[in-house]
Amino acid sequence: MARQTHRSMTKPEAPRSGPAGNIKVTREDWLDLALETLISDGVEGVRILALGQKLGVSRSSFYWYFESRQDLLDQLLEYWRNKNTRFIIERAKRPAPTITQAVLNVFECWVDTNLFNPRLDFAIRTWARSSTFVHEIIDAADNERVLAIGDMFARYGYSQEDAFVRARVLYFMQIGYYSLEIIEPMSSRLSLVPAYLRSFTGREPLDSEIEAFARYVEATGA
Amino acid sequence: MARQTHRSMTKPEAPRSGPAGNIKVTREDWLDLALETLISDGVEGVRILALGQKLGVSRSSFYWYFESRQDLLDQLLEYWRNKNTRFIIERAKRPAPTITQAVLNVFECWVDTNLFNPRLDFAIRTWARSSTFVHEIIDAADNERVLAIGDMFARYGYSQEDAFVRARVLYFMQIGYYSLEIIEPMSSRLSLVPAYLRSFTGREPLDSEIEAFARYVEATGA
DNA sequence: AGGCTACTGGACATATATGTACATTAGTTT
DNA sequence: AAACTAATGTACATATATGTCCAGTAGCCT
Repeated sequence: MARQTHRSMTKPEAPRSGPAGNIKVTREDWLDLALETLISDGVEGVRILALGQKLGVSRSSFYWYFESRQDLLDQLLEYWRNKNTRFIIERAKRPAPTITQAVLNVFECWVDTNLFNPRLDFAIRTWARSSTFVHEIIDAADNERVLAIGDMFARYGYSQEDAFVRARVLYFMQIGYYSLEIIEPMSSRLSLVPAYLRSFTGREPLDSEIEAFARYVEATGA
Repeated sequence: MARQTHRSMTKPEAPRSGPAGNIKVTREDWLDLALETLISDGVEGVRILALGQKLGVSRSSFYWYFESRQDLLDQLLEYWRNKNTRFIIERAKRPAPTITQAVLNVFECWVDTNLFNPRLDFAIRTWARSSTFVHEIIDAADNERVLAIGDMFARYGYSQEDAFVRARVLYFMQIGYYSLEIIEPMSSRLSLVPAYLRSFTGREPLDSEIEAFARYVEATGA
């Protein structure tokens, strides 16, 4: 069925401007709410009826913009794919004078939800348990991330095996941290950073590195 | 409603013996299948109709043994509570001559599903996202586990802060590892053990310790 | 002004879920 | 053999889900 239309180029902020009339919600409204719901309730919570009620429109609107629920879910997966891995790789590749500084570069992803959205990641991960396709997708992303971090360690003189294991420990530990949904003020998290660095690298971080990281957190807003 | 009966003491292996007649499935059959389903599909998959169909009985049977779906879910949570934390604490408290050996004692939980069932843990963790009650329960368990492991590190001369952080790293890393559902033969996992120990403790493990651990894995199967 | 069209609402069909009411079955007991 | 009763099946009421069909509506365009 070729009923699915591609989003027309409406001006970003125009409330209801566009070629056609009688528009209440846009395709993006559906997508945004679906993403929110995926994050807060999991895939199982992404239900057309519930979304429609929240948007204040009937389900017909949905079936105008999307072919089916599966179509919507595909789009959500694609969104995650294009977003949640990129910055980790980028930060892991960034040159740094010390391994502790290099790890801190990756840490930026863990404290800045613009770079990495842990709740979205968890939602996809849970979803993956019921879909081998999704599982393969996220598996590939996990491998990319770990390999990038492993290369990073290897650049600072760790053996191949130690670099790989330390990458796993750093990355898996963070995934685990998020999966516990710990409620912890940023100040507490920050105070533990030197101990984390010691544990992850086996080296002592410089005070200046810690201070710079604290400034980064401050700047991006906790 | 006091319709809920407690399981009568039938002989463990007797196929269908007991006081009453016309029995097709027992309360335990419902519970076992519900647990399996919780583990493989998550709470959302624990549906009375589906369970009944799998057991080959109508839902009336369920409502004889349980008050409601919530009643069943409460029992599942209670099962987890009485099972999945105990051995971690016990292993973390076990005396050992070195910190590497002490960590290996905890590792036993990660390679022996009789001691710790990671898929059950993950299912409960996912469930916790939609229930503040469940979240509080698992939060308490996580704290218990981390504190026990932290005490373990502290016994080998790590500072309070380092001990706590290393406990977190060890425990969160493992939770993260399980949440990725990595498929890896035990031989590969075993070969990385020394590197994990170096990373977790900052010390070099003894060959004899590694060998003893390998023997443990061999003995328990997998 | 009137048509075009992009979108929406409401009715319908179907599937699956929980929970209740009550008759029925098959062993146990008397 | 008859009564008893724990466990089960069937039927009903209700809620929520997906997806289809088609009539209606509101703004743009000629």
